[in-house]
Amino acid sequence: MSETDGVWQHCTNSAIRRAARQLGQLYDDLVEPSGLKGTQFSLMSQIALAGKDGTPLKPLAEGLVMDLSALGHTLKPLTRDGLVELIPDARDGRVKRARLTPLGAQKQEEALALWHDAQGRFDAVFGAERSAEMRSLLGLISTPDFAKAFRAAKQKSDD
Amino acid sequence: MSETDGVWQHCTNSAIRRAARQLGQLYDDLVEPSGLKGTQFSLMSQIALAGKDGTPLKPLAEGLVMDLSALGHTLKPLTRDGLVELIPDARDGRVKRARLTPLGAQKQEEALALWHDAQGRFDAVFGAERSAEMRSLLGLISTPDFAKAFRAAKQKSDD
DNA sequence: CCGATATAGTGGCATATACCACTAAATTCA
DNA sequence: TGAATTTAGTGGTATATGCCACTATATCGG
Repeated sequence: MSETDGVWQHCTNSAIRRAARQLGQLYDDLVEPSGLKGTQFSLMSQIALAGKDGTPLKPLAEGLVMDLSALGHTLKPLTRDGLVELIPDARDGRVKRARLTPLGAQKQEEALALWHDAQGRFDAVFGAERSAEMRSLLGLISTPDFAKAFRAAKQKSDD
Repeated sequence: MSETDGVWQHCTNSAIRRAARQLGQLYDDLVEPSGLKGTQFSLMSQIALAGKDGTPLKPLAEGLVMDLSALGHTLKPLTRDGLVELIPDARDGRVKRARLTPLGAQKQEEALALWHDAQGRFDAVFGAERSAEMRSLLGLISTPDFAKAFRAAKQKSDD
């Protein structure tokens, strides 16, 4: 077996994690001057979409395909640094809404320019067409329907 | 903006992380009866490829596109549980070689059957063709050449 | 051979992310 | 209405993963 063989050639799960590490590295390096990690920038950008009313954590976590408690933990450094704030919901006492602080909004915009560079490079190297196709496929994998189908599936037994 | 909008539709980095979380969940659920996480199984499988001489950590980390220290940390629970052992290299006093213990090899084989189910389901739901294509693209993203090209690239400036 | 440099790993610290147990608040239903 | 159940978040613990500083060993230049 050649030195370049690896389990990632057969396992989609390890392949995707490996690529995520690489891409995380590449994006982080470019976004770093803003002081944000790529993950933090993504999270803040998603929160920014909710505007000044913010968004409850539960649907935010669902959209991100992330465990609710994991989201809570990830939010910690951001609230600590005053970039995100959690405000109580007026209707439902259980709910907290995440929104960017003015400082957070400013940071996010700053990082946005850096991110744009990264995404531009990715498209340039990978091909904008394939890039969009890739995101589409990754989006498909991330749907609840895909998870449902996966869990319901039986392994192939025909051959 | 619709509730289903997200940054992952525009950002390949967040899209890949999101999909990795989903897939990690799905694979983990199936591999869990072996007592291994998907990441641990992947790592052990890669180590298994090296046979009884084991493999030095540095090239292992490089193959996995992982930081050397991160690999060291990830190995901790596995060595603690007696699944992997680090043996000194005969030629180079700095080098340690990772290899599976007999127990580790047994666990890995046990998990292999479970993993096979998971991979089979993925192929069934996603399509074996697209699955292979996806792994190929993910593999491309994970190459040193891709990283080099990315870092060397300039953002598009045409518009 | 010796000192300068490069290489492999380790350990500390920080973030990312999951599971579980627990609290509080809302909803259901008898 | 009041008890049972469901739902949203929190905090603890564990693994995953990166950066930095440090140690030990190897290699290189003179």
